[in-house]
Amino acid sequence: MEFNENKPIYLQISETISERILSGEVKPEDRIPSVREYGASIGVNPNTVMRSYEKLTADGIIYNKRGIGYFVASGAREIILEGSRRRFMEEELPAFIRRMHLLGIDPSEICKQL
Amino acid sequence: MEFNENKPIYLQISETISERILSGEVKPEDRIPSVREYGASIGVNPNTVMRSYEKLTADGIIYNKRGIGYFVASGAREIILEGSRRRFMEEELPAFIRRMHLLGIDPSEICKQL
Amino acid sequence: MEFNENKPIYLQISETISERILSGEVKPEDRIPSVREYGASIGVNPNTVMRSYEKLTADGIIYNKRGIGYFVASGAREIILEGSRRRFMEEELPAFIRRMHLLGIDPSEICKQL
Amino acid sequence: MEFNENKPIYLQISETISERILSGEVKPEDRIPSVREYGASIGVNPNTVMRSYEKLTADGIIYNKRGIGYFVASGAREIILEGSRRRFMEEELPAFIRRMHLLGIDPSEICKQL
DNA sequence: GTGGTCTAGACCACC
DNA sequence: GTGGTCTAGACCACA
Repeated sequence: MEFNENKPIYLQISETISERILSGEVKPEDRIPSVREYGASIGVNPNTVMRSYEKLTADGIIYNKRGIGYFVASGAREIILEGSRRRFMEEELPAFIRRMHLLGIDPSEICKQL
Repeated sequence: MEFNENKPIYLQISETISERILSGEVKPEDRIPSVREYGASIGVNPNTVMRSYEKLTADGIIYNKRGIGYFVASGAREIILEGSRRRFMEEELPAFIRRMHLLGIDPSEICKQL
Repeated sequence: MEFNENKPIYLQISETISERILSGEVKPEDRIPSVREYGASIGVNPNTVMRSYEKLTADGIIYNKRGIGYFVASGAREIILEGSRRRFMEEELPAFIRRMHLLGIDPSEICKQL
Repeated sequence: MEFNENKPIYLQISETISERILSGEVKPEDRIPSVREYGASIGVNPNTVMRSYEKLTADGIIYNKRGIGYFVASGAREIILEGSRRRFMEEELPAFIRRMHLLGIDPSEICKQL
């Protein structure tokens, strides 16, 4: 797995998992790999994976069954969608627009690509 | 001057300077303040300002006249614009589009706002 | 470790590392010592070592694995060789020749010693 | 006049003057320009030129007539030649050879160009 | 006055 | 443990 330089690996991992849930690749109540297994598969320290799982747990997206593993929460999709949409509309979109104008890029050019 | 917590101060400083050059507030061949002066004015250690200037120098946006100070390079605007545009089209835009689709947001909704 | 007075320590450190890579003493994908460790071993402040590593990174000779350390890039040798050769042929050699002529030194004398 | 980045300007100036004396362009007992005049002609601060003259004076290459100006010493050529030759044979040549070998450059290639 | 280098020591995020 | 950033303060060469 390849990581963006400017973002903590653990965040990139949790985002990847969120996206898999959104896309339906992973479904509610599915078990996700153990930190050790997942870490090995993507070449990352288990501690780092653990941190991702902790974040997802704190957000209510996955939950832990002690001694068994981590599972996707039943409301995971909704939580992810809601949080992401809000952030997208309130933060990412305005930043995107501001930047586009600053660089003098033609909006209609962008629209074609959307 | 206020700084974003999640970004190194020295980067924020160099970005501020780049933006001032883009906006025309500072022009090619203008001298920019000495590291000490600028540091004092924004309440930051001169070493930190130095780092900003080093980055801008590495990018070809400013240059140094020994014993005199730093000056805006003649091609500064072009360098900044080109670099920013490239990053926008190759990185920010694709990420934006991908995210929009993932969240199931209607492109035409976005287009209206651009 | 001993340092030349007229040259920044951090440059001497990065040159030393480059030479070790060239000589094969350190190989591609080898880890190099942490800034703290290396600093302690040569009696230099970690920040100074850090600066050397930053320069080598900028040159593409080493790269960083976050939280783990710095590693020699796979193409390190080629980068170093190419850069050094270019500088030699384009700068050092012409300066040498010019100086030789200026001082009225017989080229054939020099050739014998090469 | 253009200056090398890595060398103090005042040294580059004194070397230029030495070379002009060596080449015969300037002869013993010739007057050289005033610091102000020379500084203006090459776009450098008079203080910097002054420093060059001080160095040349210390080396016995030029001398000062108070209120009149600086003049090339009668033995200037000899002084320059002797010092330069010694440094060339003892320092520059060995460094050049060492570097050539380190880079794996063929001596015969160099010989052709001398 | 200018930048450039270096040290010492701190704090933090990340792995 | 790793690097990365920042501060404070020093010293120096250069213009």
